[in-house]
Amino acid sequence: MPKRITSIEVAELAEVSQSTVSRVFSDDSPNVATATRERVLQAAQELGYRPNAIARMMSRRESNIIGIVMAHITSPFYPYVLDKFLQRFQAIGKHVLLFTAAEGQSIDDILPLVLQYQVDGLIIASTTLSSAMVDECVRSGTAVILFNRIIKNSNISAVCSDNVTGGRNVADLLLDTGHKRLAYIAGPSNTSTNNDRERGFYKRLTERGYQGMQRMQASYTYESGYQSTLDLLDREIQPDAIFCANDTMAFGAIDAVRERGLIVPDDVSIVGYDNIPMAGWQAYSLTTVSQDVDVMIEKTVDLMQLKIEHPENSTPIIESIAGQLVIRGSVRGCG
Amino acid sequence: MPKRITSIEVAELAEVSQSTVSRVFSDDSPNVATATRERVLQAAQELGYRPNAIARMMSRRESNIIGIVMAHITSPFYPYVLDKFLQRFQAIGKHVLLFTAAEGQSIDDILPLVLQYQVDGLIIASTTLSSAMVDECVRSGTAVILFNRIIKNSNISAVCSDNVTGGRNVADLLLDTGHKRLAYIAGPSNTSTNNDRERGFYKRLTERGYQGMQRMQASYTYESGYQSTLDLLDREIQPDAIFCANDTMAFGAIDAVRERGLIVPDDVSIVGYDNIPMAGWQAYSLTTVSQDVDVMIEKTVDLMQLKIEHPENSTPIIESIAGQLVIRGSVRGCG
DNA sequence: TTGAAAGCGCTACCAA
DNA sequence: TTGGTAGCGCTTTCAA
Repeated sequence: MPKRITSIEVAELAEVSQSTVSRVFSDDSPNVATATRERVLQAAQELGYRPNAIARMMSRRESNIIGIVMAHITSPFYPYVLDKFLQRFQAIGKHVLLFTAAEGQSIDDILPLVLQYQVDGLIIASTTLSSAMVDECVRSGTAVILFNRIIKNSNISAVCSDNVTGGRNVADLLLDTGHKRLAYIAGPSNTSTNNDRERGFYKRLTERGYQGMQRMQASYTYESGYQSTLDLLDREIQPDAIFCANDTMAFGAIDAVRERGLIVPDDVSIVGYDNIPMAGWQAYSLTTVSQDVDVMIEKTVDLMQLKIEHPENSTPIIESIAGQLVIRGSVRGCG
Repeated sequence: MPKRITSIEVAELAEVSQSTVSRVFSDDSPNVATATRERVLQAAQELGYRPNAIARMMSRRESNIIGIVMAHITSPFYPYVLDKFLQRFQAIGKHVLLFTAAEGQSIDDILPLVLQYQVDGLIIASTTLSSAMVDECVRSGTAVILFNRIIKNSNISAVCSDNVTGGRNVADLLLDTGHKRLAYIAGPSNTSTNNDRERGFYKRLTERGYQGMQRMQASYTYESGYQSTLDLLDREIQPDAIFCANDTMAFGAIDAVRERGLIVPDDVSIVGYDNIPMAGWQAYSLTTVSQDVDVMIEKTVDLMQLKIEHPENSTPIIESIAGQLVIRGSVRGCG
């Protein structure tokens, strides 16, 4: 077991005090003579010394660690989000402790663990948490930001895309291009993303006097989109346009339409949501709504830094980032 | 700034010593009377106390943290891997500090950071590291395991899929089904995954007397697969079967074939590698080689635990997990 | 510019 | 079964 080198050993070798070694490895160490510093670095190099980050956290009482709790890592949207977060945080010298909420596991169970690590901040993506837990976090003084979820009437900050407006825009697009028999394939009804998209879509349809939207309950997966679409196509009133609550379901929808020998978009138009990279692929060429993920992430990181630096400022901030329609080939009559 | 509660405060409220509080919150604490324990838990609850994981690491001199360094998080294969790792490690009470190697950033730059956290173990996925860094890790006593990469002649353990055999099997499949004009679309030539797949494929072709394999250099992305295929189709000798080094490129290949008005598999057969979930989607129905990821992850976690518990045992172990051909609809003449 | 010394919050050993 | 106490490796005053 190769004993780990400590600053004391470096100090001995360099013939300085341990404090001096510490200073040399502190981010800003103006108070060290160049010659001394050289000697210390030299000794450290020789011994293969690395400062112990744990001990540093201990005395500074700040961890430089951001906890991220993410529920659907494998869904196509989140790896990108995660990657971006990692890059941004690494760039500002923060590190990321990542937790996943496994299927059927409540986030409330894992949050206490995260909190034990004294994380400076906590990002919760794609899940909500109970209000009891919110209180816990607030009490522990941890900066918490929800990503792509909102908890209404709580004092917790959040960054999400403006899903209501996104849904409204899809309604306008489909009506403007002359579609008559609209359907909506919903994601899980306990996700605010789905609910907002649906509400915006439905509300706008109603405002414009459209009646009779069909609806299928699905679950954000390819298979559920596929199956729901088959069901819709078998109905008495066969839709001529289907808005899917996310892209993955929309791919399933497109494949289902083709399976029935129909053409997208001539027979049925399909719209997705998220604009994941695959949406641009030849085989699908999916018209969808892009969430401006880069901006969302930027805002989240900014908010986080703000919260960490000014924990006293507790008024929640909700950033709502508008999405953009991305017109490709899966809706007839546009462009 | 809500001051964080420490065990001392709990001790005071419960009128016991701080040691006792510590015992109550230690994983195994047989030496506490039930009544006392109750009183402590009661007090802790009241104050909202959580043990400080950082301080615990400090005194136990073990972090319970596993570092994972991952390069291509957004490529379709890795989110699944990551998710699995998280679940497995969370299940055994370990936590995961995640690092990404951003484009153009050497892993050698970030490894020192990881090491500072005194991680118990380190998993390096989809990148290699310089031998200097390997030495560093070994010296620091950190258990390191490479996932899906190998460093030859180093004493570093690794788990990877048996890409050579996978490539051989594809060669057999394509020859057995009567294909005559074979092509290979390669991933980056500095990845052992690509090199092994290619070597196995090429070697087996040669063994069976086939000559004249065409080859394109690509980069594991959809676009590169797409473009390479277009190029191949424009050549004098148009391939009737293309083996792509990963699934994502294979999707690009299929789309490119269709773009040219040709049929998969009647005109051109396509084979991928990885068997990511999309490969099963209707639109592609890709014949590919599945890496048995679940087994690979299981092995990695096991190896990690072994290394952590027996750091003295330094002989490297290389686990090579055989992949399976998954026959779907993108190769003609089978099934 | 440097060194001595007091913690940070916990664990673990020893004594009671 | 409990309490006292000595660290873990660092940062950070305070003095020199």
